[in-house]
Amino acid sequence: MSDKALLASNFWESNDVLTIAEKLVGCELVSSIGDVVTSGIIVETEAYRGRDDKACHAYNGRRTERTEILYHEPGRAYIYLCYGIHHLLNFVCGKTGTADAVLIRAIQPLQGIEYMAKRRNMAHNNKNLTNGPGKLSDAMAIHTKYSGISVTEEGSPIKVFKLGDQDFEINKSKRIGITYAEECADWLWRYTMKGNKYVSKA
DNA sequence: CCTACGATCTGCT
DNA sequence: GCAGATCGTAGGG
Repeated sequence: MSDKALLASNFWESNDVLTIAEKLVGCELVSSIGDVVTSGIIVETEAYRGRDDKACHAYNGRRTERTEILYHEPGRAYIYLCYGIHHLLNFVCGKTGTADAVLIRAIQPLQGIEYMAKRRNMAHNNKNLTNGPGKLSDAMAIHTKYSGISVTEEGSPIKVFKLGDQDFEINKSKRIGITYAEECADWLWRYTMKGNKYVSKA
């Protein structure tokens, strides 16, 4: 009865990063940390491209200890600390070495909502539970210590599943918080599920 | 070694 | 609407 299918390596490497970012909207993100399983429908993503995107941490071949993960094979989690507080979740995409990634910016809670509410110290029906990249990581206990793991295996603490056909439209807009990226800041590389209340504002 | 800053969120006004 | 939080990373001296 379930059309749920784990996204494997062939998904993460099969398309350009823009297509992958768009396809991820509507998929289910699952975190299994300790004995706690939480999940949600991805409703907002952003694409980052190593080759020519000034907003990407690996722009122009930039290579550091932190961004090394981006140069590894597709299907790995790239999780980094932002503003000293927030753990931001990305997935490495494309052929190994292209250093492309998709940022997961928001989810609609599905499984383990009570756990997410507890971690966030909020009511379970609060729409602010997971409507932002830092918020969803907090709710799902996603931490930089998981950066570099492969998410293509059943045993992974972080996984993404393709669900059966759903009925929704996708909006494309400018990415958030990257005004420093000059002309790249105008690219419409943010993908949101139209009308979903868990999409982050702005 | 030292300093500046960020793919954000919260709380207070 | 806006300032403060908070710390690892990156880049320069």
